[in-house]
Amino acid sequence: MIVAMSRYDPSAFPPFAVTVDLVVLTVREHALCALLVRRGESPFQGYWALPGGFVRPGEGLAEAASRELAEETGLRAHSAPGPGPSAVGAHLEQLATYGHPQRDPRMRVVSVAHLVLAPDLPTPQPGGDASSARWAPVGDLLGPTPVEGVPLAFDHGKILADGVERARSKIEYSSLATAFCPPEFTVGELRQVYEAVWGVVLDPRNFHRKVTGTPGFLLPTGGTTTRQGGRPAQLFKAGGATVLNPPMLRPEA
Amino acid sequence: MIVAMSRYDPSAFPPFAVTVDLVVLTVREHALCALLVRRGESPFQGYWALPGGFVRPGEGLAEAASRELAEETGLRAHSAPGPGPSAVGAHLEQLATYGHPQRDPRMRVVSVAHLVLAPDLPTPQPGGDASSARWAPVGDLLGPTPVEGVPLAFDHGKILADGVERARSKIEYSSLATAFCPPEFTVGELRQVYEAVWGVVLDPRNFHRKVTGTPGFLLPTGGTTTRQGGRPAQLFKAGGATVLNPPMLRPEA
DNA sequence: GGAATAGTGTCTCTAAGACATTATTTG
DNA sequence: CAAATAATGTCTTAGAGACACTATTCC
Repeated sequence: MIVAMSRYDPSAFPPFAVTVDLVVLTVREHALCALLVRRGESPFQGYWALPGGFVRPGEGLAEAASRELAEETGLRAHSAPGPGPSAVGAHLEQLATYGHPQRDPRMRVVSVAHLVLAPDLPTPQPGGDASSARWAPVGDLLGPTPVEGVPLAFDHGKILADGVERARSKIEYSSLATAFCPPEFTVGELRQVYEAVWGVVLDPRNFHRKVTGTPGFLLPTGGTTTRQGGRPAQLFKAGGATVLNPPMLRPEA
Repeated sequence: MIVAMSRYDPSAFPPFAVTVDLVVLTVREHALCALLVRRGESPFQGYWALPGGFVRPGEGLAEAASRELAEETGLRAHSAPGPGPSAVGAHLEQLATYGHPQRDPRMRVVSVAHLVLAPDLPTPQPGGDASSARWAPVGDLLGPTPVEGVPLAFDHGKILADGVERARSKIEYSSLATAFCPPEFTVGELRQVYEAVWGVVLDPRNFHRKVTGTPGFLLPTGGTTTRQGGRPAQLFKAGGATVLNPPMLRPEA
């Protein structure tokens, strides 16, 4: 009867497992790349998948995502309302939750996906339970033949696509593109981030005017670098602004 | 040992319950309002809460949200990639997932919150397991003394705040404001929606130019109405466009 | 007629797009 | 020297904000 099946009756709830999956994005060699791990077990044994794992009993969702990220990459992430970018910091935010009844062939698993934006890392050092890990350009992964013709495990292709779309739209109206950059960076390096994430070419002069003219977006550190070649460029760090108004405009088509 | 505690070992997952909670918003009497139900059971007995309930074993997340919405309001919602606005339709989308370990005092409950935008309904007809229901202006709910000085149950105050913020930002760059309107509406009625959701006053002439000048936003039906008084106004229905480019600009401060 | 709302038009100014030009490095 | 990138500047134009004005109803 209905009354006995009360909303939070501990004996009445059906068996669910809750996991976190991570869409970890970075920009390397002018391309937006996602972190993948190879599955060592069934189902989808040998397939590439997003990193992730169980949420532990006493653990929050963002906490579980941070822990998995640290286990698989060594990155220390901070959620949106946290301190400013630090040395090895990355941005972490909740993406969406995926709970189709048959998304895992073995049992009912609800996965809370998270999005991580990280600066370029030396090389994937797979720790934890992944037998191997790699960075893969998302341009390949979102096409018809993800990795050597094999799709990602579970519904991870869809999760990845959602994460990439979130990143592409968020750098329009927020300062999150700086999360892809090292602690100090040049305007040209920031422009290359936008070009890689959006897959477009931007006018360097209009871009420079826009980002340096938006209050709080960039803070000059005083230093300069010639690591991009040519005339020395000013170094900046991320400013306090988190929202860009007016936004960066993504070119059509 | 690690290998035995494999990622999807059915015997290893900790006990989680998964629920959906609904932030149902509408505009009535020039104010943005949220649907609340009064809890008939412990914990938070007698408190106002968001409608919601358990996800059933064979049911998807959006499916569970739709079912709960129908049970509590009689509304038939369609998710984002669905058919166009219908007679008693409402917009439904996933909002975010809340899983703090102590958010429910009795057990570990992960709630996948959904956002519903609905046209003004005659009156709340509480069906299902809610002992009573009401529309409450969100201006009151987001302040320091939500309902007669009593906060909402669980973390529903935070969920509501996130839902309202999502609605406020989404009507900037999408055509979703039409989800608050009846099937046919005037430009003035649409403007009142924006004014209620944002809590601002907009210039009727600039607003008219903007919405009628955005291709695909509004489709004239040919009819007119004088239900707002004054000169007869053209009636429109929602057009095919879902994204507004350039967006509606929310006034500062 | 007066009051209300609908709809059109005009002016100004911000800011984006499309360029040119100069500055400063490395090879 | 040439080549590369950085940084600043100019012109044009789309579009938002701030208004005035006319149109059509109800009372």
